[in-house]
Amino acid sequence: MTTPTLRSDARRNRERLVASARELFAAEGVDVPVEEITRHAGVGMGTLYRHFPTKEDLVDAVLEDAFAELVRLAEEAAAADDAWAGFTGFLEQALTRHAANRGLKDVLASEHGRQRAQAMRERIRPLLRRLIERAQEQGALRPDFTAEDLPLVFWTAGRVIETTAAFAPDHWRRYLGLLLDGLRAEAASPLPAPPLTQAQLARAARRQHG
Amino acid sequence: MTTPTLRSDARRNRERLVASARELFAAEGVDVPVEEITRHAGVGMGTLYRHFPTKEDLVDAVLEDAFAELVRLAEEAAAADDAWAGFTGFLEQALTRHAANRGLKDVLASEHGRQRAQAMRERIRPLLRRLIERAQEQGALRPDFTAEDLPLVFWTAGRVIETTAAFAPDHWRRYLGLLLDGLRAEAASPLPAPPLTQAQLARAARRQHG
DNA sequence: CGCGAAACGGAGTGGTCGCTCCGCTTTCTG
DNA sequence: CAGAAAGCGGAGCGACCACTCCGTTTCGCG
Repeated sequence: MTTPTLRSDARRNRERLVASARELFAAEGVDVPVEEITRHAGVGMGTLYRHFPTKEDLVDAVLEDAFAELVRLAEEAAAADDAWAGFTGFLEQALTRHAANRGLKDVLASEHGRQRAQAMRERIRPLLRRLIERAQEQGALRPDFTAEDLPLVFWTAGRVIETTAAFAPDHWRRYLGLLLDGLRAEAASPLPAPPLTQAQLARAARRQHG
Repeated sequence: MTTPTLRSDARRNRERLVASARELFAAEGVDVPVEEITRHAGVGMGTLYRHFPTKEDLVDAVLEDAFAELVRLAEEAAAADDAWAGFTGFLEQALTRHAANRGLKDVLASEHGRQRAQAMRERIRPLLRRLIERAQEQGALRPDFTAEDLPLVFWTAGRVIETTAAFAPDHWRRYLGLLLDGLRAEAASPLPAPPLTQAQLARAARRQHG
């Protein structure tokens, strides 16, 4: 983390790039062409690529705050006395962010991220694992649900958001409602297949998109 | 439906194209480059485009049988005495086809299809609508579920299939199990958002992918 | 068999994208 | 205030895609 004292114009341009990218990624997703980002920032392509070796590095940098907020949400959820409320509240809050930020959804749904995205996942994982266990001990969450099933919720809700957010911005809440009714302990009937292993999850990560 | 008596080589090449496309679409999805299809069929690009004005027309022609099979499945489901069994059985059977045929999943999830895909949808729709009503009258399916919620099931299950089919070909069944447990009448708690209108569904159709 | 029409094939077009290269400009130091 | 170093910009590259165009080949009728 050396900060090699950027020249003033360099620092200004870097900030403009991050600001433009943040805006465009949130509104249109991470697939906006880099050329559009540089045009919006009023700089050239060369400037972008001197600051960020690849587009993915830019994505990772831009979404740093959003990742931090998700970590904070997970910490709050983990602290809830009512573990079911913490669990459902986390899903609602996290998905609200997904719906408001297409770029965040793209990165989380596809696990495309770089270091920062991975770091966030690793901070969140144990918090949610504990939360799931507690919700099961409290008799609220079905006992056959595992932490490895959680990505399923985000992948599928992400699809609903992609499909409906443009004209029914809250529709994913209906989907989440249906799904959560299936996650309650009282609703559980035997499942026909085991959860994914962690190795399989890692493969799934690589499989999304590119 | 005029059949203008194709020359023998033309007919043979057309069949080869359809056979190659069927194989490649099923295995790799509709995004296989057309050049790969023509190479596999042993013909030139020109030959493909004389028979099918666009790639989408080829897709539509290739999947005709798969569409017909889905219609048949819906008819069988609609005839079931136990409407819940018919409903869940249809979902299982239809998703089994999705999992076995990436191209079918691509077209159905994204409503990309041409005439034949649309025709299939219009034949299936009233059958499933009746089935849903009957399952609700029999007290099995939650009463706030509507026919307009069904695409949600296919969109989301499609995502699970995309993500996991390569290494856990049955994992979508676990997802479907969780979701179905939320669709039973006993599991229902109030939903926070109304179903999509048909106009919104039409917009969602256009929104997927391209 | 011969000839016109039908069909063929594949290089080429135009579009998109992430990314690079290098001649030019700006900043900052002594 | 001058010169070196740091930074800049954007045309161009290469990869990929669906699709077209036209000189060549094949078919099948008379």
